[in-house]
This record gives sequence, structure tokens and C-alpha cells, in this order.
Amino acid sequence: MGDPRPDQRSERSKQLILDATRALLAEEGGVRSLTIEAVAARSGVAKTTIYRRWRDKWELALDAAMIDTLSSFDEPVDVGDTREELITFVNSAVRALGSKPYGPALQGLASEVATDPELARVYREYVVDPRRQQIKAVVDRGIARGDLRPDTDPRLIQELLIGPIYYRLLFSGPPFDRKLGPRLVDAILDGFRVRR
Amino acid sequence: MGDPRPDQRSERSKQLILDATRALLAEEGGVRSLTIEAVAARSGVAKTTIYRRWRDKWELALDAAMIDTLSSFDEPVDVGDTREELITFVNSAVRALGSKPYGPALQGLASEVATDPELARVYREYVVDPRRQQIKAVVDRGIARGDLRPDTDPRLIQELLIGPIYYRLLFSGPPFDRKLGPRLVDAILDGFRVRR
Amino acid sequence: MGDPRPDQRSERSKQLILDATRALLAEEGGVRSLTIEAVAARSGVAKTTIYRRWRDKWELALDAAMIDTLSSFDEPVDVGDTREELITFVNSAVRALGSKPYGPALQGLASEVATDPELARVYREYVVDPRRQQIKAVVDRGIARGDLRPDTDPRLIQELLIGPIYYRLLFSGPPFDRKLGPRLVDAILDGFRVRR
Amino acid sequence: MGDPRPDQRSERSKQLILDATRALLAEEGGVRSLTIEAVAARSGVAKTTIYRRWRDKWELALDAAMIDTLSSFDEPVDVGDTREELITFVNSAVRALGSKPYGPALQGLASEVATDPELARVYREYVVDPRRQQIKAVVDRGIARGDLRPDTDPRLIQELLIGPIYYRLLFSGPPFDRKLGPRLVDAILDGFRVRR
DNA sequence: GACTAAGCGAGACGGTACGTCGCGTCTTAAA
DNA sequence: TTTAAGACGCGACGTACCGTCTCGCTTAGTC
Repeated sequence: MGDPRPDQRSERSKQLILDATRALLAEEGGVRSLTIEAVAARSGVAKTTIYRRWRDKWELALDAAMIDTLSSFDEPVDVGDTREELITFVNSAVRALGSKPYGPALQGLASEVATDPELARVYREYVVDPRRQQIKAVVDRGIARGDLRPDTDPRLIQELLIGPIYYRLLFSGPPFDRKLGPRLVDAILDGFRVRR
Repeated sequence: MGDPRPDQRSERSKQLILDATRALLAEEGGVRSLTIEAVAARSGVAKTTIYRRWRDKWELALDAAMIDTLSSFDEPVDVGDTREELITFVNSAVRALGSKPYGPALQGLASEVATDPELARVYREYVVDPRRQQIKAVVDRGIARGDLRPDTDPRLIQELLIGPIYYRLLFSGPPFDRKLGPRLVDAILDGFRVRR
Repeated sequence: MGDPRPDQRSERSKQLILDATRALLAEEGGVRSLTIEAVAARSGVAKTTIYRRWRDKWELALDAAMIDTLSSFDEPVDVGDTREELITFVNSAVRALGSKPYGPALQGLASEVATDPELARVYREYVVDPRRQQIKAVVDRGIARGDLRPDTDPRLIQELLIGPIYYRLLFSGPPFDRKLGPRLVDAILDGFRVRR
Repeated sequence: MGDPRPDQRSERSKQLILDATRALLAEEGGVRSLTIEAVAARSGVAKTTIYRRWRDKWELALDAAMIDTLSSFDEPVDVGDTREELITFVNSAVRALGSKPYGPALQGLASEVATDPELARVYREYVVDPRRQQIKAVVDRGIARGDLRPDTDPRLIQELLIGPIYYRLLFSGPPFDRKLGPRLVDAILDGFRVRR
């Protein structure tokens, strides 16, 4: 009684489900080919088992796509150079959105995240907020160093750096090349106005 | 007489459909409550009549949402002040995405536009490209006036100004207030770097 | 006024319609591939033109199938031999039901004739009744000759000879060979009881 | 995996579906008023549940109509009298085709059975073949008794007895009275030829 | 030889039913 | 007790044809 032995099948089937989900997301069709029934079929798991763990396919997709992508984000550690730290920050986003299964998954999830409060909460908790922490740290250091203006708003910086990448992913199309990060960072550092 | 009168029913039912679509989009639920059957029921039109004109509910939603929204975009005409022209440009986007039915519609459409090439084509043709023309004109004038650096890339400007707005709409949430436009414009004009 | 205006296009389109109908009936699929829209498309005639002349596709099919089939029925004229006359009678039915487009058409029409009073009326008027007249004449002559029993009921004779052929067409399947006619006739002439 | 699982709901919904089907078949309109949607509505079952078990409405109708009708067919057991046994045989058919829901169902099914090989297969397996077995037994006994000619063909007998009944049901109309059976049997036993 | 109404082609329309997909729930049997 | 298996109610999909209804255009026969 009260035996704290986790059922091993539980963990195993969870992995099977996530693997199948990632495979489906990476396939032609992205979220389109992601149905609970397809995940069940491919993973050899019963639909019930999936629903026991995730509310619907969007949470499942988000979970599956985030898991190893988020851990691959580079922490913009203090290297003494604000520009470089910002590039590190934005490059992680460019890389993630430009590759599978995260890119296609996010294309498919955008509408749901925008629309479903619970999914938005999860997304913000696991993706938006941690990154805000990161950018805040970078900005704070930048201000301390005297690189950035003291009133620099981290949220605005984040939106200016990340927004265009999502915009390309969703509306105006690729590319997601190496140069994108530096160009964005230089733009928001220097601005486009001519100095007189 | 000699008056080439197109089929009146045709035009009439088209309007009924678009009105019903807009009404549904503006309701609680946005694109979620937009089903072809609901549009048919509300407009008093047969499903087949809808399918005769639009491939699926996404094209219908795009059409319905764009029609009067696009025409409400302010043309950033030459007023001799680049900053003001950019604000005019970005304010149109803020206003559109912040109000019904365009905002909710675009939330629902994002995933489809990102995923369906035909829908993307339409969206780019009717939304992205015209706005690119506008921003290009503004940038060209800005360069000519000596306000903007000669190598200023209109696409980058557009993405920096528009991207964050979409990002809020889809991922990080409101607000879409008056100040957003000026803040974005000032950010990309001046940058955040401290001048030495 | 009140003048009968013979429009020649009228007659022409009628022929086009009937030809297209017969072609469709003879095709793989029989009545299944017979839709008013298909007839219109194949004949190059407007749907309206078809509906102007026939109530629905069943009447059209019946009309098209009967036209040259009925005229091909052999009249069982007086040849002095009742058995031979009966064989002539039944052979016409075997031949008609065994060939296109009449056979397939009747397979498709059976349910409608059984169910739609108006169609039944037409069918009886143009098919059943004339054949009843024929069989009555044969029977009358047979009785007069002393070949048939005086109380011989023509309707029963007709049903015994024709019923089995329809039964094969609809339920138990082919063949419709040469021997079928004589076998049926001999059966109902002689019966199967052993004489003592 | 291949486990025979007696799902109780399964059996229950099957009965609900068949009951609703039989009710609709017995109504004014016969197979005309039989749509899958109507069956679903009346039985309180989902359309998909119907399609899971029957390919289309024809198979459903056949199934529903046959089930208790076939079991009501009298077995023409050996009573020492061939005529009587034949009458027993044919009376079952007269009674079945003359009453609901079998009669109307068969009117509606005729065209489909004639046209759809799979439906024909089912019909022959469950209706035609068993009855052929019956008639064969009767004929065999009749020959053994010396009542019937030794070369009597059971298939021909069956077609002569059954064909006319179907013919009335589908083409020439009622009645299906008590006398029909005996008249048919006597006709094929004695024939109409005058003995000399 | 020009006029005019009937007949025509074209095809949009409201409508019914189709057969399918995938959802999320629920039940059962085995492990 | 947790699974796999899968039936179920449900909502919506997109399609096929139905039979009705304008729309001009064509054309025959009358003036």
C-alpha cells in the first residue's frame, strides 16, 4: 500500500506517443497529419492512453515539439558583449523555427495558441516567459555596461527580435538563414535613422 | 436597355454569405464558430452555393475579413516626415489586428496561411504585397530626404514593424494601444544603442 | 393564334436526348450512370430541355429503352400452331430482356415501376397491355383450335411465361439462351405431372 | 486480436437500427423513405454506427426485411402429396411478398439486387439458394413417388412458381390472394394443353 | 426583311442525402 | 489498476444530383 512504484509501462507509452507525434509533425503535412488516431495507430497505444495525459492534440503537439527544442536553446550567458549575446538569443529562435518538428508544429499551433487560453498559458509559461527572463538578463547587463539606453524595454526588444521571425514562419515565408539574426540585432541596436 | 445586367441573385447571395461570415467571425469563438454549415444556416443560402465560390472556410474567412478591412488602411502619403509616415503605416496594422472581425479572423487563419500554399498566395497577393509597396515608397522617400540610411531594407523595416504586432496577436497577447505604433517606429529609427 | 408551331430544333434535341440516354444505359453501370446531368452533358442539351419533356429520369429511361425495343417484338400471328405462336411470343421477351439497352434499363426501372403509380401506368399501357392483347389472341386461337383447355386464363399464361424471365433478369441471373423459350412453353403446355 | 467480444451496446444498437429500418420500410413510400439519415434519427443511433455494420442502405434494407420473414417460411416437409408440398412452398412466397415490410422492401431492392453483384450474392445466398434446396427436395420426392416426370428440372419449377409472383409485385400489380398458390401449382402440374 | 415570342444553352440556386473523418467518451477483457 | 482495442454519439466535411429558376441568344413564322 502506498507503494511508490511508478508503472513502467506508463513511461514507456509516453515516450512512444511523443515519438510518434514528433514523427507525424515532421512528415509532409505537419499538424494536418497529426490526429490522435494517427498517433495511436503509429505508436501502438490506445487513444485512451493519450487522452489520459493530454487534453487534446494541440497540447500533445506543443509538448512533443517543445521537449527537445527548448533544451537546445542557447543560454545567452555574459560574454561581455551585448550585441553578441543578443545574436545568441535570436539565433536560437531562428534555428528552432527553421527546423523540424518545431517549425511546422508552431505553424500548426499558432491559431490554437492565439485562441485557446489554456494552451496560451502553457505556451507562455514554457516558451515566452523563460525567454523573457533571458532577454531581460541580457538587457540589464547591456544597460549596466552602458551599451543600451537605460529605459530600454526588454519586452519591446524581444518582440522586435522574435516577431519578425514568427512573421516569416507564418505569413511572408522563408528564408531563415544565418544572416537573419545579426541583421535583426544590428537593426534594433542602431536603428535606421541617419545621424546628423 | 443595353444594360448588361449580371445575375442579381449571384451578387446578392455573395453578400449574404460574406455578411454571415463576418458576423460569425465577430462572435465568441472566432474561426472556431465558423463552419460552412453555420454560414449556410445563418445566410439562408445552400452549402453548395458557398462551395461554388470558395474552396473552403479558410478562403471564405480570409475574403470576408479582408474586404472592408483592407480598404480602411491609411495610405501613408508623402507628408514630408518619415517618422509620421511610418506611424501612419503601422497604426493601420495595429488598428486592424486589434479589432473585429479582422483580428479574430487572422488568429484563426494564421495556421492555414502558414500551411496552405494557395491560401498563402492569396494572402500575400492581397495583404503582404500591397503593404510592401507602401513601405517601400515611404522608405524611398525617407532615403531621398536623407532621413534614412541609403541601404535601408524595406522588407526588414516591414517585418520589424509588423512582426511584433502579429506576435502579440498570436502569442504574447494584447494590448494594441495607441502608443504601440510610435514606440515601434521610434525603436527602429533610433535603435537602442547608446551613442558615444 | 393557336397555330401549332413546329420547331425543328425541338425534334432534333429530342433525338439527341434519347440517343444520349440509350448510350448511357448501355454503358457499364446501366441506370446508375444515367443522371439528367449526364444526359444533358453528353447530348449537349440543357437540363431544362429535358425536364420540359420528361418528368424525371425514370420516364426518360423508360421512353428511351422502349422505343425501338417494342417495335422489334414479333407479333405472334396465326400460324396454325399454338406452341409455335407461344414460342414466338416468349422469344421476343427473352431477346429484349437479354440485350442492351432494354435489359439493363429494366433492371434499373423495376423498383421505380413497382413503386411509382404514374410510371407503372405508362409501363402497363405501353408494355404490359399490348402483350396481354397478343397472348389473349394466341390463347383464343388455341382454345378455338382445341389445343388449349377452354378455361385457360391468358393472364396466368402470360405471367407463367414472362415471370421467370424477369425473375432471371432481376434475381437469379442469366442465361437468356435460345432454349429458354421452348422450355417454358412446353412446361406450361404439358405440365410436370406424370399421366397415369 | 481476433477476440470474439460480445459488446452489449453493439447488439442493442443493431436491434434499434433494424427496428427503425423495418418501421420506415413499412411506412408509406417503402424504400423511398428509407435513408440512412432517417434510420439514424429514428433509432437514436449515429450514422457512423450504421455504416460500420452495413455498406449502404440496400444491404441494411435487405437485412432488415429478410430477418424475420425468412424464418416465417414454411418448410415444405414430406406429407406424401407433391401438390400439397408445392402449394406450401409457393404460399410462403405469396404471403411474404404480399405483406410488409418484405413486399415493399423487395420492390425497392429489385433494381439494386439486379445491378449490384455483392447485393446479389447476399440475396442469392440467403434467399434464392435455400429455397432452391427446398424445391429440390420436393421435386426429388415427387419423382420418387412417381408424381413428377423424372426429368423435372427444379430450377425451372422454381422459376415458374416464383417468377409470376415477383412479376405481379413489380410490374403487373396485385392481387396476392389465397388462390394464387394453388392456381400456379396446378398450372405447372397439369399444363394447359388439351389431352387427346 | 424586320419583328417578336417561343424554345433554347447555360448554369446558379436551394435542397436532400450521401459516405467519410476525426473527435472525445465509454465499455470490455486481458495482463 | 492500467492497458489495448475499438464501438459509440456527434458534428462537420465536401460531393453528387435533384428539380427550379432566371438569363440572354437564336430562330421561325408573321407582319
